[in-house]
Amino acid sequence: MPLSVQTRREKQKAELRSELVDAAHKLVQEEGYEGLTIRKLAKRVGYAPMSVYSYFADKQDILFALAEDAFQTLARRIEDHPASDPIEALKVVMTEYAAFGLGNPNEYRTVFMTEKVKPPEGKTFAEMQEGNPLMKVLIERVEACVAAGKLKGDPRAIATMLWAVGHGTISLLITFPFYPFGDQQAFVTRMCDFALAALATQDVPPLSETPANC
Amino acid sequence: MPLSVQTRREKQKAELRSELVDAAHKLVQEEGYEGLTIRKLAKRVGYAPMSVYSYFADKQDILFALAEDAFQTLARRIEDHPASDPIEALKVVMTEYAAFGLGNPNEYRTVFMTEKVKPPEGKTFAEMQEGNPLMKVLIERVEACVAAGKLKGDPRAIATMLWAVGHGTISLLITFPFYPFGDQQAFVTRMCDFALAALATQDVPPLSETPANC
DNA sequence: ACGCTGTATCGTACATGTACGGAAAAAGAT
DNA sequence: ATCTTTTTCCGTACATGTACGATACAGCGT
Repeated sequence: MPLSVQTRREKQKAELRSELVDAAHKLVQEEGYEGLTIRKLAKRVGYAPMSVYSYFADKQDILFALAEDAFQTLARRIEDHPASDPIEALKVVMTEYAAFGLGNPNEYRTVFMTEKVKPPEGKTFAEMQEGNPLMKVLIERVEACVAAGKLKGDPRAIATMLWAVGHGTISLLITFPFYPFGDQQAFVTRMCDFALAALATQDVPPLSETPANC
Repeated sequence: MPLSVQTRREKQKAELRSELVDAAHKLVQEEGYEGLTIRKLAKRVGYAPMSVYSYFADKQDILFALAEDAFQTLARRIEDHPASDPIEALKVVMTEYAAFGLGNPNEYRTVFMTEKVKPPEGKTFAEMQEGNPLMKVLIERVEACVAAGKLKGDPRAIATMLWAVGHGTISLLITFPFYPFGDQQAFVTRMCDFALAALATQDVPPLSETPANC
C-alpha cells in the first residue's frame, strides 16, 4: 500500500524536523551550548530564521528535542544494565540518572529545571508516565522490589519519592558546584542509600491519600 | 567623627543601588515578573539603561537582589517561629521553606535553580554558610536536635541532606505542577517526615568522609 | 485549465540584554 | 590652581528571540 498524501507530507515534515535537530546537535558540539542560535541553525540547514518556527514552537522546544534524545540514550543504558537483586536494579536507575545529570547538566536543566508551560497536551497521568521512559523504568523496578518483598507500598508513590530525592541531590550538585558536598559520587551514593534504606522500613501509602497532619 | 569621603561615596552608591532594587520590586508588582526589563527599570529611576550596569553586573544580579530580600524575610519568619521540641523546630524550617518556595517560585528559581557562575568571591565554606541565614538557622536547629539526642551525626551533613530532600521536593512541585503529586502540602509533609524519620535512625558521618562503595 | 484553500516559507520589525567606547564629573596629586 | 587619574554615566550598536503579516506554492474540486 502506498503512503497516502497526508502521511507522506507528515513524514516529510518529520524528516525536516529531525534534520533541524541534527543540525542543532552539531552546532552545540561545535560551538557549545550557548552557540546554538536560531539564526545559525537556520543558516545551517539553508532556511530563513523564521522557518524554524514551522517545526518548533520556540527555542525551548528545540532544546527539549535535543535533551530528549539524550535521555532516550540514558533510558536504554539503564534498561540494558544487568541487575541481579531488585534493589540493586533500582540503585542502578538512581546512579545512572545521577551520572547522566552530572555529565549533561545542560540537558538535565532543560528537562527538569525549566518552567513548563504546557501540561503535555491534555494527556493523562498514565500516558505521561508511559511517555517518559525514565519514569517508566523507575516504576517498573520499584514494582519488582515490592513484588520481591524488599519494599512495601504504592509503587508510584515510592518512585515519586525516589525521584524527589534524586532530583534534589543532582540539581543541588549542578547548581552549587562550589558548595562543599564532598565527593560528588559519594554524596549521590549516600543519598541513594539513605532513601532506599528509609523506604525499606515503611509502608508507603499512595500519593493522593496522604493525610496532612503537620 | 565625620564619614570619610570614601565611606560617603560608598554609602551613596549603596543608596542608589537600593533605590534601583525598590524600583525593580515595584515594577515586578505592577507588571509581573517578566515585565521587569532593564530599560523600564532605568526609565523608572531616571537613568539611561546602561547606567544600571554601574550598580549590577547583569540582569541576574538584579533578580538576585530582589530574591535575597524575600529570603531575608523568610529567614526572619523562621527564627521568630515558636518551637517547643527541637524536631518540631526543624520541621518548621522545612515547612516554611517549602511554603516560601511554592508561594514565591520566581524568587526560589533565581536563587536555587539558576546556574551560578561565581563561587562568591573566594569566601570559605563557613563564611558562605554564615552569609546564608537560611542555612545558618537550619544547621543551628540540627545542632539542637543532635544536642537533645534526637539526631546523631555531623550537623552540617544532616543539614545538607535535609536541604537536598527539601529542595528536590519543592523544585519538582514548582517545575511540574501538572504531575500528580496529590496535594502539594501533603507531599511536602510526607517528604519532610520521611527524611526526619530516616535520619533519626542512623548516625550520619561528615560529608567529606563518606566512603564510595556503590 | 482555473480558481479556492490551506500550508510552508520568509522579509521585516521590534523589544531585549549588553558590549564598547566616549564624555563628564569627581577625586587626588602636584 | 592645574593636571592626572579614576569613577560615573550614557549614546550607539549589535546579536538574539520572536510577533506579524505577506507571498508563493501544493493539493483539490470544478
